[in-house]
Amino acid sequence: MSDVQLKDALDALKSIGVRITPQRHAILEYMIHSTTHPTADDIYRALEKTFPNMSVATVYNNLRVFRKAGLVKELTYGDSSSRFDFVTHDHYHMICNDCGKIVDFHYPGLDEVEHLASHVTGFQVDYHRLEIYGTCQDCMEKPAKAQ
Amino acid sequence: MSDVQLKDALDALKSIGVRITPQRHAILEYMIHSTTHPTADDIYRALEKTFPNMSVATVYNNLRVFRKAGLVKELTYGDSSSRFDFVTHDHYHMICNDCGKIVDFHYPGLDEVEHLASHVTGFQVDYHRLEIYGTCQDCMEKPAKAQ
DNA sequence: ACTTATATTATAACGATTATAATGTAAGAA
DNA sequence: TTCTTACATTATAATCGTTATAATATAAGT
Repeated sequence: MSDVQLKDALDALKSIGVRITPQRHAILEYMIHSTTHPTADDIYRALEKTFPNMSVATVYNNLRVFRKAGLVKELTYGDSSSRFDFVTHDHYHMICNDCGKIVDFHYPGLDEVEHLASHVTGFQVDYHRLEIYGTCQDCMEKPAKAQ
Repeated sequence: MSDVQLKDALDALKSIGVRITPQRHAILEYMIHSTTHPTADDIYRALEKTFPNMSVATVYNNLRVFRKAGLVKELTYGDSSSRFDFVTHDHYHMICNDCGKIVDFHYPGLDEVEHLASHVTGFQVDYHRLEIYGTCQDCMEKPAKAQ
């Protein structure tokens, strides 16, 4: 099934005239198999064994290409680097304020909110993003938290 | 009414042992009266007439202080700087993908989603964040969009 | 295999944010 | 009120994520 995802992604890129390079193939493959919403640097480090000469710019460039193609979403949070999420079916994110862990969860789309927002603001709606913040079980069991 | 907000904010800071400096007073006042979700630099530039010697680090430091005190929220988006929002009653944000404009809108809290997420993930929920992305009316009327 | 537009690499540059060290000051105590 | 000192501010340097640049390499159509 992730083979299908990969094939579909590659086809989607080809159809818009984006060349398939070994690096692009590997980055997509890594993202599809990843469950951790990796940063650009995560991807870079995971692939440097296979591509010792790959530049970090290649990772950023291609994440941007994939984002423009609608294949990945970029998630930004307060502190550090962006995280990237291969787009599958819609889901939301539960984020631990302590350790930064991100867990997916599913919920019916919030169409009603979108409609109201559109009506009130006059915007044409594209999509929405919902994140729930809290503390994960691992962090709740930890003794104290240093600031 | 914003006088009350300012007074409450100052009291909240005092109660946790944070000193009230003219800079802090001015930053809070600016944020309360602002409707534009300013960046740190927006604030810095707005106040440099009144405080010609103020450092941009002071703005960042104090936004962090206010954030820790729960007085402001930091909003991060893909591209550029964080924006800061004085916390009043709960509201959500409608964001224009074209010009970056942010408009507030109100909607009943999504308690049901929070409960489900907590149940599914085992997280203890603190709060959530919902953003709707689209195109504002001004940008819809613009001729074309350069990439 | 040839061609060429596009991709990659290596590196420099950039911009937002944070750290540092010196100086200044808010606010409680005398 | 003045004194004291811990905390704030300033000025500047450093850091870190990301992007731009220019040279080299290569995907993919001919």
